[in-house]
Amino acid sequence: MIDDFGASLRNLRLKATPRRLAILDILASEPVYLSPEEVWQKLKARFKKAGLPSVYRNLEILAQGGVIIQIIHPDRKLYYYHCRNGSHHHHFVCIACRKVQDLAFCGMDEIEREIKGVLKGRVVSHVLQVYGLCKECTNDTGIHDKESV
Amino acid sequence: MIDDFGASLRNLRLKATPRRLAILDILASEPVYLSPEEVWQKLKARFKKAGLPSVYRNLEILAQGGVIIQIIHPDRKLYYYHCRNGSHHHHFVCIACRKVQDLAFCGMDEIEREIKGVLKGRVVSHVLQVYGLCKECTNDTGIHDKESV
DNA sequence: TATTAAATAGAATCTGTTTCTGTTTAGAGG
DNA sequence: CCTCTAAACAGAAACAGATTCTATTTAATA
Repeated sequence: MIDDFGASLRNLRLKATPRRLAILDILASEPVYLSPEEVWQKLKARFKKAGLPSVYRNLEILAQGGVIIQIIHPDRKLYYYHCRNGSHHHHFVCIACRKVQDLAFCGMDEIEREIKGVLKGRVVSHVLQVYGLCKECTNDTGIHDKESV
Repeated sequence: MIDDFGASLRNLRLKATPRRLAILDILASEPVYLSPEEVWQKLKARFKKAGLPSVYRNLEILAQGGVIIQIIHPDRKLYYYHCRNGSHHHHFVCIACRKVQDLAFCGMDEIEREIKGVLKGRVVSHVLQVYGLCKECTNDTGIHDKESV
């Protein structure tokens, strides 16, 4: 299945500018999360002129539209990931290679039941993210430059 | 049960300085999360001289020692909360009044099983946090100055 | 008490992110 | 195809939360 970025942008009433399409392509080309700065570096390899503020703006707009998603990272910086799976789910983030994988389990039903029943509160949103080593990095000898998480 | 901040600091081989004790007291006095800036404001009410860098340093040290915990917030700023419950658990954060409440359910067993079994990966850490309205704020007419989360 | 490593204040700095201004451009409508 | 306009853009500047640096003070040990 080949992603038609133009179509998804049209659905969101967003102009399909070359830079915007490139940003989407950059994020979709690998299942890893990237920082705005990193996206910018890759974008500048394709366009002589490319502004970092445009990258930030596009990432925000695209995330708002649901085409990409923000990764919650303990370092509190922005990271984005191109997610094909539209339904609600969470991610398993490899702290070695940055690969992001979808999780099937969520567990919010139980938590929502607890909050409603015990705390008498109302759930608005939640974040759940799991960090660890993916299959490849687990089998690795560990000569990676692992990030601390 | 009265917290003996001095004792917990001694356990961590940390000096029980007046400012450090005050920071702990400020955080423990209410079950809400505070930003470093807010802690600083409250600290300055007790000490004529108090540096913001000291607040940051203390919050980091205390969080490292487990005396307080960092709250994961969508705005990606630092927030801290004095948590009495030492065992592993997660939090229900009220987006209206900032109150933090402990959750019993975690759900990581299922997720760990999925990651081990399906993805063949290894879990290192995880974040789970739930945002919503606490009992009091749910019953409210909504005249609060709610934060957007 | 004397000592010393830890903690501190305050200034300066850093870095990721955002705002601002004027210019360019994608895409709708003629 | 052209024309037009709001959206998108580049680049500079600004911003804010967080951190580093240096000299000074202080808690806690001996």
